[in-house]
Amino acid sequence: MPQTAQDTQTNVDTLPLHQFLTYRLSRVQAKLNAQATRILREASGITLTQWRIIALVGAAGETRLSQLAREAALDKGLLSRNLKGLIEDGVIATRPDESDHRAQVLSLSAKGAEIFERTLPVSRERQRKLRAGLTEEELRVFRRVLDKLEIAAEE
Amino acid sequence: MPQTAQDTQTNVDTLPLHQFLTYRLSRVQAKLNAQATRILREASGITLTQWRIIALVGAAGETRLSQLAREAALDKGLLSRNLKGLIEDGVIATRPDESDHRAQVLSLSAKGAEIFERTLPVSRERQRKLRAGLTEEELRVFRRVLDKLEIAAEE
DNA sequence: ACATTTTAATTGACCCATCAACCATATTGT
DNA sequence: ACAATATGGTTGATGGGTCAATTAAAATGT
Repeated sequence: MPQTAQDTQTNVDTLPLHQFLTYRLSRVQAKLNAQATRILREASGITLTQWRIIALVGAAGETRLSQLAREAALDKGLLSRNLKGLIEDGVIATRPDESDHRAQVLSLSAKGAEIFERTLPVSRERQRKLRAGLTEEELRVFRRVLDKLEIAAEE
Repeated sequence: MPQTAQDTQTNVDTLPLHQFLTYRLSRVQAKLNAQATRILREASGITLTQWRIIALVGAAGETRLSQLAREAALDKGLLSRNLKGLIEDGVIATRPDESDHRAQVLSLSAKGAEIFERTLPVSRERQRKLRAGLTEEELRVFRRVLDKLEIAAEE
């Protein structure tokens, strides 16, 4: 693929066009993830995935793996592995589900609740800062676009 | 953490609030990634990362690993490993950089160019579909919000 | 000129995430 | 009641992605 100035110009026109929505989104997301990971490690020594699970369990009170998977669109395997660690660490408590012997009922232990209470304000504060620069209108449009993209991504 | 109806309501108010920007973004992004991966596999049998690299090299004509890493904010290690495979498969050609003996000059081979030419329209068509549901205004705001979030993520 | 500091690239370690295969228990249809 | 099917959960394989350490070659300062 020899490149003349003209060829290069053509590609410069077309490629970022190709990348703009998708690639741009993935970069921003990577940075947001890195930031969240850093904040959570400093605040509570947990990973982002762990925090999501703790937050979901904390919000649900009592729940089950399969329910989390459905509600939050998280992979079963990912949940299973992470829950195993959280249960070993005494962050999440389990009891058998008497109506379904395949399942376990999940809830926060005292330790888990403590982490939840400590981390939630940190997490909220971060969200607040992320939004601080956005107008209501921008937030509305942003959400609408995300909805549309999500639908378009499913085809 | 026992849950009364009241507690649950409080959490429902606060938690999705916590998750909304970040978590919502990561779900949409996961779906877009899955879609891109599927389309690329069907069209050309390549992965998303491979396509990004091929597209970047195709656009640049001749480039180097470090340049790609800088321009596209991709990890050096990720690039190195992926390039190794692409070079072995004869998709990307290399020649020594005579002005810097640490570096290699990268370009698309004939095979790589063929993949590039075949895949670019598929990729563009996808982008077109993703945007089809968006107005100019929505796109503009969406980009602006991404910019703002990216800046906020760096603090 | 030579020691110091940057930079290009590779590699290893590690965690996240997805997918498919699998086992155990529940549910459903007949 | 029992066979077929669906669901809850675990595990293995694989690839994506980040980070730090390392090696080699340039660039820089004195």
